[in-house]
Amino acid sequence: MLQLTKRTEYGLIALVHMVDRDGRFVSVREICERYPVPRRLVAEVLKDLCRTELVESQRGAAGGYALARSADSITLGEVVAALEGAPALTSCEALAPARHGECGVEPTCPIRSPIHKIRQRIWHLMENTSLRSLAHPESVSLGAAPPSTSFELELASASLASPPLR
Amino acid sequence: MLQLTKRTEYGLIALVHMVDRDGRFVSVREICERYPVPRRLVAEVLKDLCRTELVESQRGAAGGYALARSADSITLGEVVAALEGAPALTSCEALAPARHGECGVEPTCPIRSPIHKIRQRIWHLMENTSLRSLAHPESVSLGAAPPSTSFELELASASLASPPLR
DNA sequence: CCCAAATAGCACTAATTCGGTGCGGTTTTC
DNA sequence: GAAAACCGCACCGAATTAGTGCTATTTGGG
Repeated sequence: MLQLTKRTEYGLIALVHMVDRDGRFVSVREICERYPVPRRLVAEVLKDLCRTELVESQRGAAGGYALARSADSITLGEVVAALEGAPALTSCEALAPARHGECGVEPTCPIRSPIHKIRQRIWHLMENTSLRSLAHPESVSLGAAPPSTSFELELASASLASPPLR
Repeated sequence: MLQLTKRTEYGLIALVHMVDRDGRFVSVREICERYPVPRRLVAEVLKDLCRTELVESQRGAAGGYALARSADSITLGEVVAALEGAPALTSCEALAPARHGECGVEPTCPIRSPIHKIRQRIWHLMENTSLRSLAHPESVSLGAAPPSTSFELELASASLASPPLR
């Protein structure tokens, strides 16, 4: 349904919370005392993030989780991929690698290639969104251009790619 | 799961097929003879697209469906909105208008605003993708800049918005 | 004039996914 | 050695999605 799952939502809440705890280990209990989120589910999500090595864990009484890398280098794309798999915008895309490279609608499937482009653009967007920018949007350095130009650039490129005339 | 539904996939197949049938009415049978898609489901989807006035229908023996507007003015965003509702990237967003404007995780919810931005960017992308560009990507006029610069512009803007340092 | 072909509408079932939990085990600190 | 925390896996109920049944209505052609 083109919507992020609760798992991803809880994962992002936890991760963003960790951004401000640089290095220190944060327990699931601490997160759940701060936000009204189901404890067990958040724990399950953090375990997944640990398996994909986005966070590190420390067991024992004073244990918890901490970011495995800097908040600048962790991307939204990585989090989503870890918690709900790489986004395949259609089943077409999802089945392609699993099968023989065909999707059943091939060879006459007229939307495979275009949808693929959309998928890649969304993916690019998420890969270029850092965890830090989610936690503190205003604190992110913006490289060569001032913030105000960013949005216009984005719109410009989108229009260039496929301008609706309406 | 950040994935378009089958309904949307079938809808796009049908719509793209209609792009090449400018004005003429296309029956569900014709679409299903061309692509291996479930007839009844495609019919159901086209009925929805007719209700949202993206296509026009003609009943009777020589009836079928045709685009209600030009392929340039119909956007991917409209199709998705018609077939699976406006995309809310988190339940947070989805519940906000339904409830009291709060999402339960408020007021300490740390991801509401950032996720909102992501949602809007994806939405922008889809609103700026025309049906014609899906059907014939190469035939779309690209405005002021040559095609080759489009992709770089897109990447540049994404990086500007939130550059991961990895 | 009547039949075939097509859309219109609505309800319904089966399968998949998602949100959430149970339970026992291991590690660490105090 | 007890409490607190993570580890792993399986399981259930609810919601969403994919797909179908059935009947009515409209239109064109023999």
